[in-house]
Amino acid sequence: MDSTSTGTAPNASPPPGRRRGGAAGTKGVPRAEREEQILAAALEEFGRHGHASASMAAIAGRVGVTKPMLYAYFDSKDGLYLACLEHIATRVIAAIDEAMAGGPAAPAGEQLPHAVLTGLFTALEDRRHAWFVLYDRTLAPGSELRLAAQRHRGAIDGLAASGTAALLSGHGNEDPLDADALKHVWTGTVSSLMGWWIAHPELSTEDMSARCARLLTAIRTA
Amino acid sequence: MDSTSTGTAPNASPPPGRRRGGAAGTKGVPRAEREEQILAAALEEFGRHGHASASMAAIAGRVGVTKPMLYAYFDSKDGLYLACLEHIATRVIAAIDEAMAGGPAAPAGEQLPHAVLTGLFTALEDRRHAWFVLYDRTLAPGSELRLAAQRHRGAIDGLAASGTAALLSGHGNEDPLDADALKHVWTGTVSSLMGWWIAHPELSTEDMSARCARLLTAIRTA
DNA sequence: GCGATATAACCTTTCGGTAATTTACCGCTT
DNA sequence: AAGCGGTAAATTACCGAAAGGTTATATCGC
Repeated sequence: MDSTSTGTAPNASPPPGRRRGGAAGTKGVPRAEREEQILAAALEEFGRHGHASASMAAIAGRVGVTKPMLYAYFDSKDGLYLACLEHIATRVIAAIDEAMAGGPAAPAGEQLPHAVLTGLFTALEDRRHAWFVLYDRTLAPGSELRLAAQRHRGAIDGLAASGTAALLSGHGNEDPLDADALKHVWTGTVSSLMGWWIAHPELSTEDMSARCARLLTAIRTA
Repeated sequence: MDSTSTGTAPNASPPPGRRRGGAAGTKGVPRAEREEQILAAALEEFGRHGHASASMAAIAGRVGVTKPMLYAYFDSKDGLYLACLEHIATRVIAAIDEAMAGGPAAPAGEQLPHAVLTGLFTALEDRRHAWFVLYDRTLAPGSELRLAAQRHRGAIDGLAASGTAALLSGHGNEDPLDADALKHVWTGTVSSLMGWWIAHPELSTEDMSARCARLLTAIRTA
């Protein structure tokens, strides 16, 4: 056995039993299903270790498959990373959109941050590491990857822009750089909380939501 | 020429002129001076790209020497990284200590965060990337490096502990986990601001300090 | 010449990526 | 019902480049 191709499935489900709903002339796991599995494993590995430190063999091993499968479904390591970016960005933006539109009543300006946080915690509960795929500082400076990550972060920042600008202009501050910096601090705060949650896996989404409510009020009325 | 040993100095100072204050029987640059140069270059490279993506050859090339020099002064890549951790942690802790002890008058609780930020901006003005050596998320989970980084971050957190705990208990909140999370958010905020400053190299330390003052008041009286 | 500084050239491992081959399921024909 | 070929899914075994690390050698000031 090649040492770069990790051994038999440590994680895969179908060792003896066989398929149910595949297309004509097929064995193994159907394409769409495998694609999801690979994407989930890649999000975990890339989020945990960063692009450079994550290895294709490790991702394959997590799925219970060998490397060539990854290249059959996604063209390259960078291609897989791009797919991860798209996936997590879509998920994050959907969560924020939903939180801002607010189910029954749209949250007012003051409690909007808490609604967004709760939405993100809910959406990423089982994928906490994936958040950091968007915020990997180790991507090569000129690379397509970094540009793509920047683009997606920009889309997310756009949703935060109205909130931060409103907060500042409420204090007579119209400096666009101030608003930009505050956006950056806000997404950084989300990163901090996600990182802290990873270090405390036993805490539920509800616990995190309540905790953030306490922290936000404490900070605001300092 | 070996492609892994980068060519002649793209950055080093002494092409023609020779030394002045070296020890007995020496050519080139004296040991202590080279050590500083290497450390500075390593802080920059590690901070920019992370541990995994930074290469020893690139660090050597930045100094204007070849790889074996790095191994002569520091034993290994990890050894060099550990030295970087010590260096930047010492610098950061000194800056925070000084800001908290406050020159003429110790800053009150409310403006302490701003004093700390200003101290950090001043201390890291010419080494902005170095901050991220302490906060590299891509370090291997079980490694000595990650433990060392955690240890140093813990020392820094210790300085923030009194402030965050005081803020929360002022609101009747004595939950130790809340205090821990708030510490994490605080250091994350510093990271965010340092990252934003890197993206805006033209801004002075004073500008950043004033900007943060504005942001802090805006946040607090939301 | 002696010792400190420095380098060229090399070794080894890891990892992204690929070509050739195999396995197993399906439907169609006999 | 038995067999047969087609096709999707998957694996084994390999290549080449990049990077960490080492050895043996050269240079320069005292």
